[in-house]
Amino acid sequence: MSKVRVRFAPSPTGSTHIGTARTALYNWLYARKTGGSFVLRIEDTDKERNTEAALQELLDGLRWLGLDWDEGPEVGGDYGPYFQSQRGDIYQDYLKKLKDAGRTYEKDGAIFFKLEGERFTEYDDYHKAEVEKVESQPVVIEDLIRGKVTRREERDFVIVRSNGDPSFHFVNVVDDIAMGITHVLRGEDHLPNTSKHVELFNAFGITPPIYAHMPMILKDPKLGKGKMSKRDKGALIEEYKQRDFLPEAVTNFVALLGWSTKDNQEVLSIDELTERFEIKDIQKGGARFDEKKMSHINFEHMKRLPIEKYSEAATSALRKESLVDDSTDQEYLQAALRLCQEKIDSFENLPSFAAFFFSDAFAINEKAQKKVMKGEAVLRIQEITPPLKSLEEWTAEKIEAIFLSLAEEKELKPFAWFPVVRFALSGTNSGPDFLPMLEVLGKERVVSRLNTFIETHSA
RNA sequence: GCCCCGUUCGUCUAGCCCGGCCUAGGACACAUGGUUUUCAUCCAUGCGACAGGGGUUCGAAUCCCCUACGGGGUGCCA
Repeated sequence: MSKVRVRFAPSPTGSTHIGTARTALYNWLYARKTGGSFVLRIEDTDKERNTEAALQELLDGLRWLGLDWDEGPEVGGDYGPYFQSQRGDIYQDYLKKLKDAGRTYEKDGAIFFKLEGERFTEYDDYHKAEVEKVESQPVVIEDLIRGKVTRREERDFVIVRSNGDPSFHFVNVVDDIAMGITHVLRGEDHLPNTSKHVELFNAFGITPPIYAHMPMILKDPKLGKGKMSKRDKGALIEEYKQRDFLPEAVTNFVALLGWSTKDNQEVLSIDELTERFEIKDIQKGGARFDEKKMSHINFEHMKRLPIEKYSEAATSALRKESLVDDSTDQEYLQAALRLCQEKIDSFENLPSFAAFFFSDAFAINEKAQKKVMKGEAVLRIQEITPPLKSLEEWTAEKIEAIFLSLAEEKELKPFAWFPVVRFALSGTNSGPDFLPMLEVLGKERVVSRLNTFIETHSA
């Protein structure tokens, strides 16, 4: 069997959408799994809608996701150029082949591909006019996901527009031939196009590649009907990047939209994905995007990160809010983050969750304040501050002992102090595990914040 | 209108190809309880689906047909 060559052929007309990313991912996974080549080809034949910025965003997005290409822009390859806008000569050559074979004709300044078969005219309800149709032979597509699909093309179609630009169907097929593409893995929206493409392959006398049409990603039903569009919340991969989602979580989640392993495992690294990926295991029905599940997968990946990696990603989120900088003590930073890692489910929420570790000017949660400040709150802090202040060995265990003995002395539960102290130290009633949090904050910070609390609340 | 594709818990899905092991499994979400030392974590339990109708068969989520619903296409967009 010849070497697998797959391609991802986006047209850079705007932001990169999650469905586009999935197409890229599946192609990439298949190439990596089979030891084949992943080709990136830019379909920029629509000059008005293509921008340099969109192209850059696309390339950045792929790299961020970890999808490197073996051939394509910025890396080159033996089948270039990889921009359709630069492949004019190739298209001319192939056009000539069709002309010579008598499979083209000109009409209204455009060049049409001529189907084979009896011709007749018929009223078409969609076009609301009499149109010419062809009694052509049906085309059978052996789709890896859907099995046999039979479809008949019944109208000639444009391959070169009247402005001289070759059309999508034509360049797509020509490039797949010229680039030696063996497998075409694309969205179901291309399924009806495939009969056109197969007609073209046949006209060139070339065996078509193996097709696999994957299901569409549909909108969250709450957001409406139909396939997910760029304007839908959560649709853009750029958004995940900005929100400090982990790229491996995004690829993991996106891979699960329409595909699954057979072993009930969901949280998978990109290597594990590669190992398990099978085209035949792709689902036929459309998948709906669910941001809650996306967040969950992200959290699972966050928890699995080694602390050095976690702290790298966390630091980037913390820096945005100016909570840490180069002068932040690394040991302290990591100790604090270790406590956050098991609790907080997204990097975008990390700054507000962890701010009190890095600044005395943390926000006061009013709801927590109301809840905590009932009763003898200030007295509780006054009671606990002196013994903490004189504690020599500042460890979670010793701190606990202080609370326990004070509780015994006052005949109260330790719970009488915990929430108030937490509030005095962090401005809220939830956060990392309590005792470890005190240990990490350190005696100096703890005592000073407790004192501040007493001062401001005992008027 | 016509053509193509699809339809298992609210959502992602396993099972379907090779009918019985399915009183349909897992995950997210949700609900309740626990973690009597906090908590957005963690643990436990619960809720919850084979679109409908006909066949075939001893037996169907699994095979066949019809209907309904959903999606895509029907462009000198890609």
